[in-house]
Amino acid sequence: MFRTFRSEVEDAVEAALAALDLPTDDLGVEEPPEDVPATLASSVAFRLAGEVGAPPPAVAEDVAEAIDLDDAEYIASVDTQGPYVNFYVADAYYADTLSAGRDAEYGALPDTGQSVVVEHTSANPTGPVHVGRARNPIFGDAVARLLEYAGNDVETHYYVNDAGRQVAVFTWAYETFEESELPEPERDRADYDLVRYYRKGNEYLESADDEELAAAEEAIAEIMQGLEAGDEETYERVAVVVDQVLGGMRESLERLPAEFDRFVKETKFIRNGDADDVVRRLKDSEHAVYEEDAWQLDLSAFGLEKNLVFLRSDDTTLYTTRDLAHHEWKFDNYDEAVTILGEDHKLQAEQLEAALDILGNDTDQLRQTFYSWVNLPEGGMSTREGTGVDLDDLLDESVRRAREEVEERLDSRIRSDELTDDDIDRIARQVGIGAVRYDIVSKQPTKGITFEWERALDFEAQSAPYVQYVHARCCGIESEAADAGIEASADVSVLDTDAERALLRDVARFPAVIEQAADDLEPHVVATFAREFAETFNTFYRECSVLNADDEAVAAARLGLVEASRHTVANALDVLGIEAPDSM
RNA sequence: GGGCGCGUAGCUCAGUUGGACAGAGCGUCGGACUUCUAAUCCGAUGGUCGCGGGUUCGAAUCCCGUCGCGCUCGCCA
Repeated sequence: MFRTFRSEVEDAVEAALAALDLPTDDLGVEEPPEDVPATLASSVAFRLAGEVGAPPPAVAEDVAEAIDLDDAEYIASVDTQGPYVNFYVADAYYADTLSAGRDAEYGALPDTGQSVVVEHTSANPTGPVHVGRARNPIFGDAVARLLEYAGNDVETHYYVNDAGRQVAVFTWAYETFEESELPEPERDRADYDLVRYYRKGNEYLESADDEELAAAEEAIAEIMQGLEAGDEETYERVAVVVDQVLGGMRESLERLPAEFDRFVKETKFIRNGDADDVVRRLKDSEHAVYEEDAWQLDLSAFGLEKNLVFLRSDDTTLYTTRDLAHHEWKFDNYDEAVTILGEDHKLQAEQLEAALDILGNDTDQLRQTFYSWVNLPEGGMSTREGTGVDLDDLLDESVRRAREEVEERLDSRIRSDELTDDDIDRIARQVGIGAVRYDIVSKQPTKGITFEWERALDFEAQSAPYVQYVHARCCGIESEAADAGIEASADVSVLDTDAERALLRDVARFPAVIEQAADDLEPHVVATFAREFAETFNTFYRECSVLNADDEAVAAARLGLVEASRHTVANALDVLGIEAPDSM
């Protein structure tokens, strides 16, 4: 409703300005502060004061006078407050909000007909997912869900880096070292098992003498050349390692849950010749230079100082070369390609975009968005060095602490329903994992995060459980109301308290929040909305009882509002990938 | 050193297409459970929006400079 109201306001202001022969390039439509009763306002009078030759409040008066509300369905009235023109919503706005909110899909926008591939995580298959990387699947999964809610046909991809040097090192190490030389694995799972070889191999390369090092490097180079040459046996050797480790990593990611429609292997673009094709076409481009025995792109025309090497002197391709072929494949198969990357990939991403342009692609199809690393107070996390907190450990600890909370609260629980052991398991999991996700997804991705246990697992603060609790409360009310034989209505005329109106206004905003968050690829906007919505609901909850309402009509309408609230909060959580518990 | 990002209350963060007194949570202090679940609510406390200039009727938001932190500048990914 808010979106319709906003466009009505924009149309009305534009028409009024046109009628007054004033410029309409900036309508100044904005949301007023909370203590102003209007839903939208225009500050256009400030800018026109000079042109009109009158003080802003007088201009605001003129604009307000000129506004024609005959065609507006949702604008009830217009007035001015100093230099501002304020717009108030009509009853139809509330009525239509309440009806729309009763749809379980509320918040989802109409189909755009656009197909979008969201690539996220794509962590190198070298070992268990650690918390430093975990921002990617949590942020990326939320972006994918958000774009789906915004009406797109979304597919999620994990691009598997199975052709780089690190995989060659890993394969060599796996085939070279004996299990007896390794420490016990931290968990009984393939990624924890195999990462020991990877770490051992890297240690060896750092400490070996010249002769040993040369032999090892030769073995590693042979694997890389084998991949480049399309040698089947080499692919199989590498796949033994990659598929096992990736299988383990997927189990961690599925706990979040972050699931993928496709795992696309980098080697695919070597094997099918696309990477070679990219090399050929780049060599022909006017930006290609051959320096120091390697083929490079001079990207100074794109404002990038560093050359991009796309073919090594030994004729093997580099990650970015293969990624170019990968992106052309995405462009061919999807309308838009969104990629979630760590900030350390920013330069490479700019080079990729420039090179895609050189290859003749429409780079408007590409949107790359970045997040800052999650660090520990003592520094960064590294799979190779084995430093950091594993995602599995974080989730286990969070669920454990959530369970303690649930059990502590059992005694003081007023509600008459008995929680079974299964309920306790479910709540601990929903709350524990939800808290971790919310902690990460609620912050602007560009801001750095220092991981601290206490803060990540604080269930009281602005957190998932606070929002989840609202959903549980809605479910509780609806279940009691059903027992009492109350049937929900959409009769908004009996909902006239401040708390009820405020809640309706927040319900009305939800689709606009989805739209804005999707446009900007910023799921944290939805997280902020969810928290504010929960606040508004809790005030309503305290002041407006459904079961003890003064009369049946009020009870029925409030029940309708509770239902709309439940859909709003459930879908806001769904965008964030957080479960909505029926009871807590 | 060059490029990019970040710097808002004691702490963790919203707010940045320039607009109505800069907002939350945590913390601290004080209130509210015979009332649909108190993982809740209400009140109080708390800010030179890193710092200095500039543009503007108006700047946390834009521009310049400066300081601090992060990332980056490989024939790695």
